Amino acid sequence: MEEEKTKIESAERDRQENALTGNDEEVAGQGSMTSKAYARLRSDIMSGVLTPGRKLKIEELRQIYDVGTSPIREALSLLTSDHFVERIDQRGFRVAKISSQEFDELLVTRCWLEERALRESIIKGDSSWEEQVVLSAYRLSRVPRFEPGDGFIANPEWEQRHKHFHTTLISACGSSIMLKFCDQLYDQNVRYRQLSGSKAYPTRDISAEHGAICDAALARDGDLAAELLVAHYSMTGKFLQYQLQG
Amino acid sequence: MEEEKTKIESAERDRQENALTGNDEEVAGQGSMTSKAYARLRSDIMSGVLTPGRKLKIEELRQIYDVGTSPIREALSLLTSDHFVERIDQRGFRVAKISSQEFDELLVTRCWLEERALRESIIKGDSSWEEQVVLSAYRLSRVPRFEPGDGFIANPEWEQRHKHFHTTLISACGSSIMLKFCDQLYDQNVRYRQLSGSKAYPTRDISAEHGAICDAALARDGDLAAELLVAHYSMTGKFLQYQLQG
DNA sequence: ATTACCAAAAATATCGATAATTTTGTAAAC
DNA sequence: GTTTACAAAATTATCGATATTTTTGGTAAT
Repeated sequence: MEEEKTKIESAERDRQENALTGNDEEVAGQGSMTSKAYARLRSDIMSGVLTPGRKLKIEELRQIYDVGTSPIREALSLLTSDHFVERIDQRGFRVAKISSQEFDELLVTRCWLEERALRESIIKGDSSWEEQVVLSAYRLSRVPRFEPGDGFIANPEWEQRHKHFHTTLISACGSSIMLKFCDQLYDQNVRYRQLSGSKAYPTRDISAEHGAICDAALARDGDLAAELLVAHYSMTGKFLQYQLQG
Repeated sequence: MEEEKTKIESAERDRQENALTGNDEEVAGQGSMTSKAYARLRSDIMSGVLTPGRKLKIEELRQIYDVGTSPIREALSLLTSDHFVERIDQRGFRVAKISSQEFDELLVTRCWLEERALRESIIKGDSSWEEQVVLSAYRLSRVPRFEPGDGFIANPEWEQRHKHFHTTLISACGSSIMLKFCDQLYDQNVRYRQLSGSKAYPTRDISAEHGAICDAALARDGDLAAELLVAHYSMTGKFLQYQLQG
């Protein structure tokens, strides 16, 4: 009796620990069908597997992702609000289109929001925030941007740490609403980056830029940090814009 | 032939004008069951009919709004992204809770975003923008804030024109993403205003404040306009915060 | 009294079928 | 050759039923 209980509790503990360390897709897989469909669709749209403008037929998705219509439709509804999917009443869903103009807007809005959030974070951040900034910057610096080899295959670990670094910088701004907006914009930007499909990357030293932003933030120099951050985003943006049009 | 074409264009123009002036509920009511359920649920949450934290049982809603489970669930999914509804996997939906802390965040985030958007709008706005600002300010000034009588019953016409005025001010900022964020925050704020259920309103002259903001914007004085706008929001916010806590 | 357990009830999530709508393809009319 | 009309096919939106999960309430053990 006791042994049985202990076994169950142990299994439950394992499950929860896995949930904490496992990546989003896996966690979602254990949850509802809707979460599963949402995570997979989102990932496939961000990575470009589902191309912009593509019709998302319910029946087709039902078969690919092996779930019923309800979870698919609910997941698509959620993705609509994330701006990854467009819905037209009575005419179904399609993958959100991309455009050079929208990318412009995305870039400029990101700069507006992140500049403000960073300035506030620098004012309000405590020593714990400082430590998290240092740590996330260090962790980012420890992995290469691309997978070993001559191709420019994105390193998933880098992607994750890069997002974590930028999130940490602004995490002390004092508004979770602001952080949610920035998160949305970040993911939208990742999608554009994936879709630009650039093989040749500019030769500038992204690592050094991250280091400089980190230093300015720790030195509590809001003006400098904001300037460096905006320049960082703008440069990458300009480059992607070029890839997108050319 | 030519006359036919003109008639069609004219009808299309009428239709679009109706869409602009008609309220959301009516427009949505003509669409799908999902849109209908979405609009009605949204309205009932914003107005406070569905109180914060309340469990949203599918079967119950199905009967109240007279639609099937799918449209209800889809509408709730959409409202989740609007932050009007909270979802817990396998445990259904509930009306988003409110808190004094969240209201603080809402207020400060609104100020950050609208200040930036207004400054950009003042820089980029053309003469058409100026005219729209003048017009929306005038229209707002022509209706009383409360229904005639001694109670403080909100005037729906005022609500609509007030939102239109504030939207117009920032409409030339150059980012529809930014405008979408501000719209979301505005509606969240309206919900808090409704829920505070204040009967006594402060005696300050809101009309004069709107006039001053309008003048500063037209004079292209970004610093002054931003200062007035933030003060305008902060004062109303402080007051509501007091109502909410006391 | 408090906790642990289990069965009944309630509620959620999901599915498969049907109704309503849009799209497509074809043939007749101009 | 283009447009119009209309039926067939495809697709979306919606419903009602079922499977799964959580909650509830009562009972026994500590």
